[in-house]
Amino acid sequence: MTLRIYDSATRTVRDFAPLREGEASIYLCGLTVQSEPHVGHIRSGVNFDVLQRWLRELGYRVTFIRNTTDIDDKILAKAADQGRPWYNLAYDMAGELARAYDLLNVARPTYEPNATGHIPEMVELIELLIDRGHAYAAADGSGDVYFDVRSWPAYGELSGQRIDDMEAAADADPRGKRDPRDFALWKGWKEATEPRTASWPSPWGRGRPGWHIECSAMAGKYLGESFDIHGGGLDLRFPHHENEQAQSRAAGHGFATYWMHNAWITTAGEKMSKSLGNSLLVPEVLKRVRAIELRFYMVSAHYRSHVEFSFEALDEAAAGFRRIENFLERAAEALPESFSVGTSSGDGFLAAFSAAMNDDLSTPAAVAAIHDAVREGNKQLAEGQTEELAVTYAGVHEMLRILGLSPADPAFATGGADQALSGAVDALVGRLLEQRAQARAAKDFAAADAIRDQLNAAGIAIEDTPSGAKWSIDGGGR
RNA sequence: GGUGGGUUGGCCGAGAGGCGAGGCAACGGACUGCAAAUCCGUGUACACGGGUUCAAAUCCCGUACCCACCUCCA
Repeated sequence: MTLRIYDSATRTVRDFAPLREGEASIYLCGLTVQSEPHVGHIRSGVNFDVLQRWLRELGYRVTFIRNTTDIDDKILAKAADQGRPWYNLAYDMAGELARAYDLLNVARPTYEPNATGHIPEMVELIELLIDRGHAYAAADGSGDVYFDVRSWPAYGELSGQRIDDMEAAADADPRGKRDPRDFALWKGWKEATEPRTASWPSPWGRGRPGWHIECSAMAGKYLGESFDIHGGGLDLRFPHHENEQAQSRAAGHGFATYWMHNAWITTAGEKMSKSLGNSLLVPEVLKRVRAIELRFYMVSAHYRSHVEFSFEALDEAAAGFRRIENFLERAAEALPESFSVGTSSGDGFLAAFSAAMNDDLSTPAAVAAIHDAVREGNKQLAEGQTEELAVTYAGVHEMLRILGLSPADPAFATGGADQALSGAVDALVGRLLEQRAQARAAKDFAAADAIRDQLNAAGIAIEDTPSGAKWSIDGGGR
């Protein structure tokens, strides 16, 4: 069975056929590091992390490049407002982003290039475009260089638009443009308003790169003139990706074979956006649920579906995930110690899981396969079918691992402080449970239930199992 | 004006011509001293109006509402 992915350039589902046998190259547009990342930003990271993991699982050698845009108008404006250097703001926000990715178990890409680290590559590409007659230096002496949209007949092919149908941007400054749709490859330094540190030497004078050129230059550098998959958020389709493709192809490159775009997480029906003030920052959300639960929530929806964010839905997802975790814990206790994970070949659930993943990363169906396996495993657990349980347990483990949702993953490990705390609580709760056990043995159920109620009130759930009472922090109360 | 997407049961969320994905919640049953956890069972949902078809949530036409993009937002 081959992987099929939805290619948003052709708007069809296509078999994935890499340019180089056994290899897969991916370029993902990362973020402009101008402020703290919200859950929408992270969704993109998680979605493409799942893609990357699945490709590796299929045996591809994956080269995954995710860039960081660390210079642009907004960064300059915000840094100026905050009275600090733009590079300090970008650096700080890049750090916040990296932390958020780490918390959500988004694997590090092969490389994460910064725009400002690739000025020479961009200048080179711009010169090539000028040579080939697809770009020009503005005649107004601004030092700007523009891409000549009219010189590239295929312009608009990615987003399915025709130049003449496009709404002329009302607020666009025509500056030295030949056509209002021409976009900046290079922006001349505005000495009066912009810091010198945000400018670099070029054949057209000091300046800084336009937004789109960085991706063309960096994708070319790290993945070659042609590569397999280019990804990003839906809003990047136009203009960003359209322009990237126009530039790269006008320069004679093949560029991306497949385009993948993830949909939004919305709040109150609207796109999450910093300017709307409806952003949910990752640390805020993580006060409510654990990182692994947030990742599960994101993976439970298909990457091309809009997700209407709500804490209610998030809590539900977390409850669903706890059921899976609960199974893993109980199964691990029931299985012999000699048992080791990795004997799950032939498991029917894995086949369903794989089929789902191959179908344009249909993670909702993949998650359903996990739930099915958990139900089966719980049954095996109840009936003491240890051998079957071992296979199911390994299968569930495997599926979670592939989705980056393994509770055993170091990214989700609780810190030393948590463990110490948990040890302390265990000692205290253990004494109460002992008293309860004595009361139950003496058939003093009123006293036993009083202890349980007391613990429940403190947010600790009690479960009686054949091997004695167990306690856990009751997440439902959060 | 142009382009694309959406509207599914109490809630979340898949599916894309024919056996009711899955989860959460609820209710009933088993288990339990009672619970919890777990298992079993219970739902006849696809915005609206037409049409095609033996068969439509799925295809076609129309309507309504929502969302996104149209030059620097994942």
